[in-house]
Amino acid sequence: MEVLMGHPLTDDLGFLLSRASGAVVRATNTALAGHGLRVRQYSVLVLACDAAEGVTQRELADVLGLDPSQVVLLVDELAGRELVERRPSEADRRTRLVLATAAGRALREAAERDATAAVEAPLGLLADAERDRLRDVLTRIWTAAG
Amino acid sequence: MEVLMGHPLTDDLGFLLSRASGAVVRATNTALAGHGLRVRQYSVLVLACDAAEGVTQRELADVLGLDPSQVVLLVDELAGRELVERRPSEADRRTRLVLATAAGRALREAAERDATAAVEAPLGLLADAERDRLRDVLTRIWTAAG
DNA sequence: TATTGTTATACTCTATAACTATA
DNA sequence: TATAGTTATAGAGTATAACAATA
Repeated sequence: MEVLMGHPLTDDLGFLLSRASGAVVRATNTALAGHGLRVRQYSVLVLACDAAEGVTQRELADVLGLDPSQVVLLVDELAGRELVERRPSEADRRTRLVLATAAGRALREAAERDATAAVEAPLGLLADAERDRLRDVLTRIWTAAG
Repeated sequence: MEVLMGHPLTDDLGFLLSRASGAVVRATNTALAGHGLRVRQYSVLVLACDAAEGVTQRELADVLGLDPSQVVLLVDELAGRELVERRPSEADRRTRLVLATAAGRALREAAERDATAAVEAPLGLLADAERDRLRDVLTRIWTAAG
């Protein structure tokens, strides 16, 4: 492996980003597996839980950076397990609000604890200030790409 | 979308990491498409080009964070287009060294220019010092996850 | 005309297991 | 026994296009 140290590729931010992201997602998925969730389903569940009035699927797609057609499937899956439900919006009959059920909220709490703990393996040695900076930089990358 | 601003999920480093990574990979893939490459094939090509003595597939798997079985397919693809070739190692007859051909080197140069330019959209507003810090942090995340 | 949600489809990526040939 | 490479397969993620209902 000696020949590959300090290589241009291993200095490439895109490469480093996807490799680090993959590692963290893998760790999170492992932690969520016991709850029958994966990161994408979990993300939808969390957003539904925290939106008192419900979230539209369009909003979910925008925040998560997914195509609306993918959101349909994720919500289908969660709804099938009765972790969320779709409720027609009164203001706009095209939209359907996604809301968490009591079971969904309970599962989210348990899953969140495990997910948070698991991510400490790859992220544990980052100081609070570094986390804040990383958060800021990643958000700016996302915004600039939008 | 108002209800989702400053939300716990959008502060989660794992979530931010995968969203930012996705954006950069998407931009890179778009830039590489004209060369008939995607990031993974491109990464293998770059590493093969820069290893004068060739790289083993095991080394590629370790650096890229991929399973060896995935590397086989990536190298097959590049070899099929005669961008790299497999040469048996004299030291260890189990290993096969991957080396870039002249065509592979030429394609890498052209592809690298486009990929670098494309990534400036999402990463352009990061100052040099920020890039260095980000590089460092992402490398540490990968190392800690290893 | 534009937007929300939906269905369908094809392709890429990821994860595993099992096998071979060499060490 | 362990390692490098290979084959095969299934599941998850991504990317598009087209459509109905509603705005």
